[in-house]
Amino acid sequence: MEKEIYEMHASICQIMANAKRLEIISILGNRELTVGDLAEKMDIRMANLSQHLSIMKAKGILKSRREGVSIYYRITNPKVVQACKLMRDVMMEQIREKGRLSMSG
Amino acid sequence: MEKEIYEMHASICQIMANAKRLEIISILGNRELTVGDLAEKMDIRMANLSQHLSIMKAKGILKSRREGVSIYYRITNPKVVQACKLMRDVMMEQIREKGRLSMSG
DNA sequence: ATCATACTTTCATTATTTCTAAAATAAAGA
DNA sequence: TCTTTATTTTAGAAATAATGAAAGTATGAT
Repeated sequence: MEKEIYEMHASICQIMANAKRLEIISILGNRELTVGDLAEKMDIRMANLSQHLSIMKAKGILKSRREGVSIYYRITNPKVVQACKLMRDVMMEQIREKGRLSMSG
Repeated sequence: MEKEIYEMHASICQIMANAKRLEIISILGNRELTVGDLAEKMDIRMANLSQHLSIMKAKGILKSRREGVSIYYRITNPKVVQACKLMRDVMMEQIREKGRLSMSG
């Protein structure tokens, strides 16, 4: 029961455990972009990008819609962006803290 | 540059991509517990728990202090707990949404 | 010094993730 | 229908992560 919840929780958090996926989240923000737009901004092979997008969509983090020949992706729930920002803050605070330690000896 | 930041960001978010580590974060909350306390609450082998704790400590998510024969762990930055909660909300909203869809057809 | 307790480390194994290249699909236009 | 453009899927190799068992370390008590 409890354990299953943690497994599901981990499964969705896994989205955040990859640099490219974090970049996708950061680039998308609250706008819609096509796969091609993303590929161009990211310097990544389209097949690989498409795989990440499909994982994120499968986990409900992204939604997509087709418009003619291209497919637009957007973030489903803004809380995901918030969570990423929080973890980014944690990282930044660590960097600042480390800098302070190595300076003062 | 940019890419390196995303790599570091992913590296710290990776903490959240595992059910046992999420459970550790959730059990710890804002209190201190010994490894034994955690092991007991979690039903996990101590070696395995210790491995997770050491990863989390290495990434700056946890701090530890020894008191006699036992070692107390606590969460370094409460923002980590917030981030986990946000992602948990996302998951819960998904579950509710899915339930709604399968009910109404 | 020896022992028990609490925890960590190492090593081997298995499982999971990530990536590339190539083939496949889908829509739109000539 | 044939082609082009945009994107996805598949298959397999390489890299990473998770786990258990056993051995190791640190502290406190006898």
